[in-house]
Amino acid sequence: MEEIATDRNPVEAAIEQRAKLFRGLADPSRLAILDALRTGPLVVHEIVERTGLTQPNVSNHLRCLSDCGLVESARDGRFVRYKVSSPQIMDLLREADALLNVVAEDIKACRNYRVDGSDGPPRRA
Amino acid sequence: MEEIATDRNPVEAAIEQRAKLFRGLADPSRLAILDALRTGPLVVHEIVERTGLTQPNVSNHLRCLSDCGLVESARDGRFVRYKVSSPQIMDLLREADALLNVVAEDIKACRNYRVDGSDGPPRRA
DNA sequence: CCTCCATATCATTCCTCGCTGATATGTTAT
DNA sequence: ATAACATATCAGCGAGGAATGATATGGAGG
Repeated sequence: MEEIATDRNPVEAAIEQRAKLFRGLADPSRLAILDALRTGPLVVHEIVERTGLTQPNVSNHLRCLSDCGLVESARDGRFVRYKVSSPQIMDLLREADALLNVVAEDIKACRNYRVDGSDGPPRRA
Repeated sequence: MEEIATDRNPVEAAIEQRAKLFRGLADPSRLAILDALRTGPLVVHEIVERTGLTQPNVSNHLRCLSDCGLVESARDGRFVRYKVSSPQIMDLLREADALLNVVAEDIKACRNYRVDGSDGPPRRA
């Protein structure tokens, strides 16, 4: 049947939700933090050590991830321990890796967005 | 013992790949296009109609998606027909929706990024 | 109480990226 | 060849957001 998006509003809402989620994940620092948390909970300075990011930077991204419900925090003495809030997150990351097994070459060659220190001139979008 | 990421380079590379992939998906227009292609291949002007985006805009995003290997194009007369290149992409989107079932509330409330016409003042990151 | 350590917040700066409008390429038909 | 349609490209504008450096909060200990 013709689904010509007569009632696009709920669809648009769902799309914006997805976009927001993906944007939350579309940052090397945040992905590095999630990767560090893969093996278990960590306190902030441990995350700083493992990722090599600055402390305020980690703190900002942790707040970002926390606001999005992707990580949870708990005070432990003067430390704050963070952990991944839901196993679905790691499922999503695994699915992303599965897709990358297919499109990794193109993604690497894609010059539309720059991530960190990608070399080469960006494409004028 | 301390796993202070002595050989972080390959890990970093993988993280940047993921970031690039997620950034490719972190845009409402591109997600709308992928959503339009969910039911099957479409030519460009059909995508324009269904998404309500302008033609150059759709064309730009299609190039973007194509560069990343997420869609494939084939000439059909004077039209160009686009389709999702791999079923893993839809798998990833489904996994994202599964995660959204858990964190949708937080994502919606998250003011760190704005998507399209999100109301309210953005948080100063 | 004052200091040290761990973490969070703030303001500024810079750069990336998406949208728009005009135009170019390309294909088919008359 | 020319017209009409479909798609792609380009330059420029504008805003969002990430990193930085300094600073604020907050708990533990001497």
